[in-house]
Amino acid sequence: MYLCIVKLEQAIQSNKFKNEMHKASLNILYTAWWLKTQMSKELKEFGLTHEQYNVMRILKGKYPEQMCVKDISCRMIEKSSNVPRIIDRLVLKKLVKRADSPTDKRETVITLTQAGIAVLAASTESINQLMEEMVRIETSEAQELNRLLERMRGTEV
Amino acid sequence: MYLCIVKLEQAIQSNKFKNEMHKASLNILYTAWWLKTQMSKELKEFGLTHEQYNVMRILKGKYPEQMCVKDISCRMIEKSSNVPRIIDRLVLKKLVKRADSPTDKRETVITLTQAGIAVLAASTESINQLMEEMVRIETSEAQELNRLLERMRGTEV
DNA sequence: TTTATTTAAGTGTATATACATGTATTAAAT
DNA sequence: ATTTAATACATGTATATACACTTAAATAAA
Repeated sequence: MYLCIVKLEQAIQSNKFKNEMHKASLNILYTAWWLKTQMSKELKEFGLTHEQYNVMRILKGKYPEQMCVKDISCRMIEKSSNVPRIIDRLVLKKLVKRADSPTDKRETVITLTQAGIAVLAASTESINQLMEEMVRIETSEAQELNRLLERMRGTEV
Repeated sequence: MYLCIVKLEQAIQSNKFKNEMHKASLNILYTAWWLKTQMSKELKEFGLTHEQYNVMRILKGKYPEQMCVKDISCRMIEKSSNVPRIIDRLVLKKLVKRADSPTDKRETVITLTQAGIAVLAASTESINQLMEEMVRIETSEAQELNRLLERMRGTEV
């Protein structure tokens, strides 16, 4: 079986950590990069970037309702994403449609096209399968991971 | 006390997760973004980006030895970082020096300048303090977090 | 020794991130 | 009602990411 680099010490060629917390921070950053890289590789088959996929997933959550840009923005994982420009590229690929809002002339409203729905369905299938193969922890461990991450971000303030 | 958005469901305005593992993936991506954002805010006071800081930390690890670009690259958390260009910017700010390698003419070797060392020391102080304030978990929990992240990446293959 | 392969770094391009600014429109204040 | 402030989105700029390609130099192969 193919052997991945999994220990953080190997991955970043260092074992000088100030403490366990410092190591955990680097471990989170590295794991996030690892996840994104794997997913992006898969998404490339569909001509999508990770962020374009993310926007499409968000649109799917409300479909067939339209969403305005700010409602998409506040659901993005990376809050500083420039959603208007990500949408520009999806419009060029005819995966989403952009129209003026009837209720507020400042807003534009976005919807998935039929092509968008098809591409999203296929790529999601592919991503889910990747996750199955890639991820090697039990549900109970995932729960504990979620608990610790949220605790780290200050849940119990 | 200031209340952060800490629950993933709040942060991305969604509670439709396929399973705990799917939620954990999003939680890792969000936490990484959160960490990077907080750190970048701090580093901005020193005119540094997160990646420039990362390169300087790596150089510090070997100081006063010089390092070539590929030795820096393989220690980066985000492996696809374009190290030559990050160095370009550090050279412009006179925080590092670049010179031809005496042993291998393909290589360039990089060292921190005295200004670089000073800026790194000050910014590291600032980052460490931020970590103290920001991070709210025990050492034992950090250990468990490290274990779970490495298990997730397939340690026991 | 000459050729071929590999390696190191730099360069180019498209997209994304982070953040500041501009512009139109709506909402609030006077 | 008019002015002011806030909001939604677009646009601009510097940096970073991801990846392909180029060039020069070192190593391996013939």
